[in-house]
Amino acid sequence: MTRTLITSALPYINGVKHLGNLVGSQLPSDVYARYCRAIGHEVMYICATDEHGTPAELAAKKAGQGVEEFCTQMHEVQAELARGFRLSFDHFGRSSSPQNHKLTQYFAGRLAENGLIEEVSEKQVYSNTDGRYLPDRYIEGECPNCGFADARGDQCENCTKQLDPTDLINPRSAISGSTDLEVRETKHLYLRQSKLRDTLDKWISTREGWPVLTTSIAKKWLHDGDGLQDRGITRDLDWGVPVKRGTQEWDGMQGKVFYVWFDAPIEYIAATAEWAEANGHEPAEWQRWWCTDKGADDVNYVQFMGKDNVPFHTLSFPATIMGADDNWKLVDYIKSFNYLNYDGGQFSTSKGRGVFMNQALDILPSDYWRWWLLSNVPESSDSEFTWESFQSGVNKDLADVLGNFVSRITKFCRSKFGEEVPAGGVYGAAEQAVIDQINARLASYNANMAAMEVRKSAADLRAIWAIGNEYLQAAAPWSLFKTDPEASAAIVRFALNLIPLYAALSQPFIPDAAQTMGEAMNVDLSWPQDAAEALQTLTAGHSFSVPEVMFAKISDDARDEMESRFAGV
RNA sequence: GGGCCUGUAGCUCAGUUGGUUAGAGCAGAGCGCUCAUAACGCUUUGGUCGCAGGUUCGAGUCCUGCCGGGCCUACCA
Repeated sequence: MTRTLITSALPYINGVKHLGNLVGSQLPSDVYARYCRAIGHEVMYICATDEHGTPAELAAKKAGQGVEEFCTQMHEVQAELARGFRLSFDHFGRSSSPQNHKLTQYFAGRLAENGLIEEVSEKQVYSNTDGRYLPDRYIEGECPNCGFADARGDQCENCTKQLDPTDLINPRSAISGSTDLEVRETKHLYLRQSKLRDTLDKWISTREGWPVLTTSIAKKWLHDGDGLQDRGITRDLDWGVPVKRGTQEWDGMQGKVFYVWFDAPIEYIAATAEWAEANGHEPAEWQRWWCTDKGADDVNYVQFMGKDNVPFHTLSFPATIMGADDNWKLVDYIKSFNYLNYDGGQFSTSKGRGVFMNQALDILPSDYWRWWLLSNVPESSDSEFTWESFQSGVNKDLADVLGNFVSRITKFCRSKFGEEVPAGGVYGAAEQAVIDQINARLASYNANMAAMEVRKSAADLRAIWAIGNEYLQAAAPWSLFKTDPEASAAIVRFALNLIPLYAALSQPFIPDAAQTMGEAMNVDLSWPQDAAEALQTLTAGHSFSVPEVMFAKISDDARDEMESRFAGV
C-alpha cells in the first residue's frame, strides 16, 4: 500500500489566523490528504501549533495570562477552528509538547556530536524595564541614515537600509517604550549550516519537479553573498525548549531555550509521536513514518507551506535531519504557495482588515470557503480575495452547477416516480457519451490531484458537475415522461447515479456537502475507478431522499454588507 | 541595492519541450428549455498575449533592454 506522510506548516499560536494563512498550507494539504485516503493510500496527516518565540510571550502578556495558559487556550481555539473547517489532521499537536522537548534536545545533541554546533558569544540588547532581551525588530529609534523616527533595529522602514540595533539614535524598547537598555554579552548555539552547504545544494539541485518558488528561494539562500550562513538556534527566553545536549545539561546554556525555528519543524515528528501516545500505540507506530531504518523507507513525504516558510523547510530543517545522520525521513516534495491578498491590499490583524477563520465560520459554512479558497489558491502568483469573486464562485459553482443539479433531478424523480430509483428503459448512446466525458475528466482530475495542482483539480471537478446539467438538458426526461415514461425512467436513474459519483469526487473539496449527498442517496462513498461501473451504484428500487438546499446563494445585499464590515479601519 | 516571481479577453486565470484560426470560468448579447435554488442548455461579442528590439522558416512561448505589480533579503514567525 502506498504510504503518504503529509505535513502542513504550523500556524503560529498568537492569534486566530486569517483566510490567507488557511489557504497557504492547511487547506490544500487537507485536500491532498483526503484525496490520498480516498484512493487508498495509508496517510499520516500532521499539523500543530507553533507556540514558542517572543510574539507568543508578548501576546500572552497582552492577554494578561501566563504564556503556558495562553498557549493552551489558543491551541484549543485553533483546534476548534480546524475542526470547523474540516481539516482532517490525524493529529493536531503542540510544539510545546514533552515529545517535542525530548526530540529537539535529542537533535541538538546529535548535531553537537557531529560537529555541527558552534558556541558563539555575541552582544544582545537587554531591556531592564521589560526584563528580557530584545530581538532586533523590537528595538526602535531614530534612523541614523534618514532620520526616520520609528526605525526598527533590523531595518529602517522608511529608507529600507539594513541596520544594527546599536546604530539607532535614542533606542527604545518597542514593547514598553523604555530607554533603559543595555548591551549584554551572551552565549548562543549556532547550527553550522555552512558545513552542509554543498550537500544541501546538491540535494536541492536534484529535486525533480519541485515548484520554482520552492527551489529558487532555496538557491538564493545557498548562493547569495558568502553562501548559506550559520544560524543561531538558541534564545534568551523563558518559554521554549530548554537547551540540552540530548538528556544532558549543556554547560553555560542554562536558562536558555532553543529558537522557535529550530524546534518547530521537529514538531512534525514529535506530533506524530503525540499521535501514537494519544492513541495508545507503541513508539514503533510513529517511527515507521519517520525512521527509514524502522519502516519509513517507502513513505512519500510531502510538505505544504506558504513561501515565507520555504527557507526553513528547504535548508534549516533538512540540515537538522541530515546533520543528525540518523536515518530520519527527509522530505520528498515541497509544495509552496504565494499569498492571498484581501480586496486590493493585505490582510491585517491590527487594522481588522480581511476575514479571519472564526468570522468566516460565523458567516457561512466551511464548504463555501473551502471551495472558493481552493479554486483560487495562490499557486502561481499571489491571488486576491474579493467579495464579488467569492459570491460568484459560491453562487455559480456550488449553488447553480452542483446544488441545483442535485435538486432538479431528485425533485423531478420524487414528483414522477417517488423517492426511489425508477426501473425501466435502457441506456443508449447519450449515456455512453456522458460516461466517456466523465472518464476523460476523471483522468485529468486524478492526474492534477496527484500532482497537487489544486486550481486545475477544482476546474476539473466543476466540469464534471456541469456534465450532469448538460446531459439532463439534452435528455429532457420531463418531456419524454409524457410520451415514454420508461425511457424517462432510464434517464432519471442514470442522472441519480451521478449524485454519489459527484459526492465521492467532491469529498476533498467540500466534505460536508459530499456527505449530505451520500446520505441523501443512501450510499457509502467510494472513489470511482471507472464511470461506467460507478454509475451502476444505484439500482431500481433503491430509496433516497431529497436533500435540503445544499448551498444558499449569497445575495448582493449580503455581499455588500460583508464587504463593508471587513474593510478594516 | 541584490535575487526571484509576475504582466494573456471587462474580471480571475490556463496556455506542456517555440508549430497551423491564442483557450476556460465569470460578466455582456441572442436563442432555447421549464425538471430545478429566476436555476439549466446552446450560440455568440471581447485579446496587435505590458512596450521596444533580436534569434528563427515560424515567438504568448527563447534572448536583450525598458515600464508596471508582488515577494524575499537570514534576530517576526
